[in-house]
Amino acid sequence: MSSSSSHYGDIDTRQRILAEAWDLLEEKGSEPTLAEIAEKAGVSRQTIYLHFGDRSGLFVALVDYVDVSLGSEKLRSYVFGAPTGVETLRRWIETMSWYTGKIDRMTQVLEAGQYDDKALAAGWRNRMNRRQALLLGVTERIAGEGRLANDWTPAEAADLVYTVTMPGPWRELTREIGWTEDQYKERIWKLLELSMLTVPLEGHHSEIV
Amino acid sequence: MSSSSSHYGDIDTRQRILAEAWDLLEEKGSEPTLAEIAEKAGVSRQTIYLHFGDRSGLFVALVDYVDVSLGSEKLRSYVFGAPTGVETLRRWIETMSWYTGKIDRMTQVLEAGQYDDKALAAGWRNRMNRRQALLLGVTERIAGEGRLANDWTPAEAADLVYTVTMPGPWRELTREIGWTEDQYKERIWKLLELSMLTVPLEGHHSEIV
DNA sequence: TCGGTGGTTTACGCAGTGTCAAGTCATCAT
DNA sequence: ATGATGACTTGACACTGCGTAAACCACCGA
Repeated sequence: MSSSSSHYGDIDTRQRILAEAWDLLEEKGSEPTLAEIAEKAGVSRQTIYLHFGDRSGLFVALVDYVDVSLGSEKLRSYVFGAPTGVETLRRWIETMSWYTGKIDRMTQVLEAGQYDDKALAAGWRNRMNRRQALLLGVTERIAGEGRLANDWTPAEAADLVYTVTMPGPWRELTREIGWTEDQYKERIWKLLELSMLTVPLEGHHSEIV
Repeated sequence: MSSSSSHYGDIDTRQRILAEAWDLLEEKGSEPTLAEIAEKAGVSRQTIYLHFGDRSGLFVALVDYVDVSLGSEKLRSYVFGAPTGVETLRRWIETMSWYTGKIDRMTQVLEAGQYDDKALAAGWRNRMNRRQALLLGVTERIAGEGRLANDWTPAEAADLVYTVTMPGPWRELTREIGWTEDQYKERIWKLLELSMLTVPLEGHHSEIV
């Protein structure tokens, strides 16, 4: 494919388009057009169609690109390498707070487009479904460790954690209401802790403190 | 083109446009164009510009129109006429669950448009700010009645209630994840109750249900 | 030398918003 | 009756942005 010395770009054109699209999305207040992206990437508008089919295709590809370039794999192993389910949950919130902030602009575009764009909706949904499945694993683990309040099934708990830590609420609380990221982490954690977790039992079968 | 008595519409044209826009929004899966709305209202496209200035103007007006026609005043007095702050909160969740469902389609359009439409964003934000202020009153009342867990300030609690009962989470939980409206009401209530409320103390003046 | 790969340019079609100018037609005051 | 006004219409046009098509070009490997 690309490697080093093709006549034009030194790096892969596809990558460059993605990188510039991402850049533009972060910098601009509004949704960039294909023409803008093309120009910034030093490429014709048609080249984008060549690589991604259409507008949705570009943005769907962008999601994966960004995940990779932000090192989501590493984050993932940090979160799921936690010693306990409860700690996993805490790290989840901590990590999501940071990550959601990083990709918030892009998220907004993706969310906005879903309404009339089938392909975009499918791509986004797919991503969110994986996230949900991951969380179910976490709450099941918490339940297995006897730390899930018996007001909740693991599935219910996972759904709520998932929903509360979604981009929408994050954006509202930090961007609009003005919470700092630290406050967000702390308070969301508190919300979930107070409502879903039991106090850890010290010895064997001690009563509630 | 239309009826009989007055030269053109029998009911106020502006109202008719709003009514049909609302109808179309509910029926259609995607965002209706001005041409569609105009046609359905039996009016030329230009008339819309005459009444609302532009597209955003129409949708901003639509929000108020819908509030009125769904009787939001009555709902409001039901919610805020509750005997206690805690009961107010319960009714808030109950009512929002119903109301959010009614206007969900419209909400989606409004939310999607915010990204690149200043006027639309301002209109929506204004609405949500009022809601937030209302909720602060509720949590302050709850605090005044000694029922707010001392993990939270009234402001923090209000922010969280507001965020959790927003259209986004509602849509995700009911439309995507598949909770029924009853489950939504019940579980969101439980989430907030467990994390924010203290058990009522019998000793003092008991004003419980 | 040839063909494929990965781009390029130029051009067009289409939908939808927003604007403008001119025209129709009831109603109301004079 | 006249003429002004307000509400709405028709028709045309500019502009943006997406998507498609066709022809061309430089480089590389066989």
